[in-house]
Amino acid sequence: MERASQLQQEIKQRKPFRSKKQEAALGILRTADVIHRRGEALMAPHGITSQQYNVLRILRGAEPEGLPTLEIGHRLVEQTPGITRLLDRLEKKQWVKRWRCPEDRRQVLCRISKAGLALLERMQADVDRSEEESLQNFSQNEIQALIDMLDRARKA
Amino acid sequence: MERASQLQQEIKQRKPFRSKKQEAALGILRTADVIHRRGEALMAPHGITSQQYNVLRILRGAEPEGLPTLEIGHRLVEQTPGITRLLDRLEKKQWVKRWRCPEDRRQVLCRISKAGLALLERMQADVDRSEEESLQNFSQNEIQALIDMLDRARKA
DNA sequence: TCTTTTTACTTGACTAGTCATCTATTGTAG
DNA sequence: CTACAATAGATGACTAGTCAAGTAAAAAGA
Repeated sequence: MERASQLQQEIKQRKPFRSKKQEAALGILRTADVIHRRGEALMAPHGITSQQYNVLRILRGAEPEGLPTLEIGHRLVEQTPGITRLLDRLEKKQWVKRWRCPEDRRQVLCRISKAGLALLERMQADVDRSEEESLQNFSQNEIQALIDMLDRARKA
Repeated sequence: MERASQLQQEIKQRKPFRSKKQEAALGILRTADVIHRRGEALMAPHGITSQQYNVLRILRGAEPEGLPTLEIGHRLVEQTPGITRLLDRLEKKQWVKRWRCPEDRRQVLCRISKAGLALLERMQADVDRSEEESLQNFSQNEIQALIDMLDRARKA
């Protein structure tokens, strides 16, 4: 007579999972949700969402040339329309600048602004700390095993 | 000279991660995204989203009494306004019924309809198969280790 | 060179999730 | 019993992500 798993309790499910793989998959989804919420909670006081923060970080990494809209989208795994409007909001808040690329007028190049860089600077310490705290009590071996398993799951 | 990790390549990042924990945390987020997309792709042909499907499954588990609105929300970890509107859409599609609870007129009780049950029935086989395929090539030991680590990460 | 295709977005219409606010009840303390 | 607090939801306003179309510019083909 097994005890109900922790996840099973969390979602108040009566029946046990049909399989361990199913439980693990749901565990990944719920854990991602928790990590995501922690991230949002950290960002909110700065008036930015985690996705906007990710875009700014990508753009900082692409300084000083900047990047075309869709290239940012590819790095975020997001579909086009979303990234366009996300950039609209970042531009409205003056954290990014956009202009038509003169060499290829279909593209719109994006660069992070001074204000955007300053924002990232202000958030840096908080973010660094928080990104690790979810896996605080894990050994190096465990972390590596986790990384490897997740890589395999994504490839499947 | 280490090779760039797989995840680092996936997101086309130049700099290596500041820490393995950070890489693992991002790995969880990206893997969840992949699993989620596979789920949506499976649901879409049936005219339902994965979140709507989850609600229907919760309601099936609560037959024949049904559940009040917020209780469904708690099991989904979702905030109130979202679940209310999600149920609006499910009701419009005739997959759930809702009515005021006579004992406590603040509550709105929800039950899955016959059509909703039939839908779940039709989807069952596909869903069962898909929920396991992301972790197809994992041993029982690996799966258990993964589940345990994810549990710990959520508790942290 | 002129037409066709492809590429890079943009716009419109949804689903979804969040916060803040508001309403209807119920529960509770005087 | 009545005023006040707590609970269950609904509504409005955003951010975000998805698909389906539409536009403009560049690239390819005849």
